[in-house]
Amino acid sequence: MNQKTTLKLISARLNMSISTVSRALSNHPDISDATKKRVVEFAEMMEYEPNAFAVNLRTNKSKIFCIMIPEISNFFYHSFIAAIEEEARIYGYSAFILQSANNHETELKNIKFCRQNRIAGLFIASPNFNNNIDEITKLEALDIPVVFFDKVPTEIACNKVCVGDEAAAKIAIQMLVQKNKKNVLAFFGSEQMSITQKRLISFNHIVAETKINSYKYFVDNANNAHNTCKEVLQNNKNIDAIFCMSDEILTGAMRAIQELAIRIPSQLSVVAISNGYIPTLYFPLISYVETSGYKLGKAAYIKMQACLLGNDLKTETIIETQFINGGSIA
Amino acid sequence: MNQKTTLKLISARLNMSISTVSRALSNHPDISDATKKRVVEFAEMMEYEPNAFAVNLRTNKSKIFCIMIPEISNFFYHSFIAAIEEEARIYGYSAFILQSANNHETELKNIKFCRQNRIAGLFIASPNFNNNIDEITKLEALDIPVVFFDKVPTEIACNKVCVGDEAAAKIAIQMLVQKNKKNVLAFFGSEQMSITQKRLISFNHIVAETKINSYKYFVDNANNAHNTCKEVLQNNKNIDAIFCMSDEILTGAMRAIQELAIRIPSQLSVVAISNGYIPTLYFPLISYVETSGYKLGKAAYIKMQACLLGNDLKTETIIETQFINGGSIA
DNA sequence: AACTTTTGCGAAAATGTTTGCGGTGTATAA
DNA sequence: TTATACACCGCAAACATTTTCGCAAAAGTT
Repeated sequence: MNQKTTLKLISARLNMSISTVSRALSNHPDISDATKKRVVEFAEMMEYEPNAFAVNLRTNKSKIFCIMIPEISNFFYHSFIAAIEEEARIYGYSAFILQSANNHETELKNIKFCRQNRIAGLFIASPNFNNNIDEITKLEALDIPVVFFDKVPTEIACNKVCVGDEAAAKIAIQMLVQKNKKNVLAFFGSEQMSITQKRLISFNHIVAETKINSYKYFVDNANNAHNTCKEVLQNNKNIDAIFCMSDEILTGAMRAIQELAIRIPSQLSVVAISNGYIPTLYFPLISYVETSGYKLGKAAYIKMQACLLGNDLKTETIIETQFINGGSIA
Repeated sequence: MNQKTTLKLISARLNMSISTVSRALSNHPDISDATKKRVVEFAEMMEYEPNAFAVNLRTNKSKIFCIMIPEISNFFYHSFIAAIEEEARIYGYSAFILQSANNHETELKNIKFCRQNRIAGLFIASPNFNNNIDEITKLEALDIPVVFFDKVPTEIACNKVCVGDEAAAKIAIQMLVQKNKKNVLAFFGSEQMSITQKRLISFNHIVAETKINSYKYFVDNANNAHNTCKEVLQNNKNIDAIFCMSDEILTGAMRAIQELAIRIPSQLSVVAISNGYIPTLYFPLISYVETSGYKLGKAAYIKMQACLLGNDLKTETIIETQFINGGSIA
């Protein structure tokens, strides 16, 4: 009984042609209501489910989006994924998550996968497509839209959806300025990342306008942040605030702060740019500028949908950020 | 030029039949080395890539595994996923991540998706299949193996791969016993979860053998853990150790500890059962019993592979755990 | 009554690949 | 010379579906 029911089987049982059954099920106007009813009822009884492979082969397209991110263990992307999945589900699509580990070779392999599986569209976070976007254009030649998000190529015209990095850094540092902080220890990520550059420029801009002293460091992981933070805080007792460009950096800095038993915010203020989970792990909650993966996802989906409908204008969308007060600034 | 190259196209260009091309590319013994070489070289030049849909339609199976988990924002599953993807990649498979939010309806929808897409196999973490396993058997009727992991049905005979919950809890509490802790505040997850029950039984067992006083609480999220922990620690000054059953609970408890400015480990020892990321966020690093999602993934894949090769014995595999000393116990 | 249009449906092509079977052609053995 | 074997390759069916085309009958129009 568990032989999969196909159109052929239904058509045989009902003494009609396959095409009639197909059309009846897809509510084609050529079919009379009477036969439609017969077919639909019988199909339901038989638990008919269209074979995805056959449909895809015929239409040369699947109902699956791909989301390619450096790695899954980053809270920022979780909410992005959630947003995409939410929207996708509404339209009968699903989302396939691909991890690239920020490795360009892996990215290319993943794109090959996308091509082979004729996915409906690709959401990708990667800064590695500044020189050569052949693979991307190859996808688009197959009518597969590509939307970059978060980490996007700077030099290339493509669909981009990103958080307002400049605004986020600006708001964060302004919060410290407001509270009359004088000596800010600032941690940024790898210097060559566009995201770092944007946040840095904005940071420098505000600092230049004020009397603040800033001690800037570029750290590429939590451990570096921890070590640097510990050393600087020990040697420089007049530091009264810390700025962390990302969640990962924040975790490193916070470990150093705990280690040195420094009280927040009485002895030291802390501000971060974050997606919102990590700041809740500490007491007091860390104040941060929110870069919402969720909103980013919604915006990215809207762009994707426009592409699917034939709108092939390359655009860049910036998501607004907002300050969340946790109690780590005084 | 961007017309996708197909077998048909190659066969036409090379003046041979489609079947010859197909077999040449799949290294079939019927084909001479000479023609194989011609075909392979030409195919490479034309960047031929087999159409996944057609292959799947023909073989009625795709090279994609599904991993269904409650939600992606859980570090334990990241390493599980990584392990599966690592193995899968070797054999030319990929992994599709499905989130169920622990909602059984969503789980069933996801399983339907698996069926429609004739996935190669399903890895699933869910305790919700104790009563009705129809959908699972439906999958297996389609030759789609199912391997439960982490959260598994207790009453049903199926393929299960889990961490040694009993052993983990036992080791964790023993570490506290060794250091002569007397009053342990213990946090467990929702009482009806099988994982909670197993860890609890083991915990109780050890406690019964010793002179330890235990204060047990069941909390279902980090906030509950935080509130309860804060209250208990304030009202009960003789508590000298905390046991946390999971990462989420640990984050809540740690926030309370920071809030109360309690020093670890001088004033309070902390032990957790964890996958290893969260404990590194604090100073000192939290000592924990490691439940390795990675090892779990490797074991699950092995089981899956056995199923694919026709071994349909239902088995249960338990993964060993180990204690990682962070410095939070003294 | 003679015509056009509409309605309802079937035949068949097409999507790209795999595979059982059958058919050459050549070499070896009886 | 006639079997037997083997190496190499093509034909065509099959997978499940969608879609184009067309055809007959019914309905509508002069």
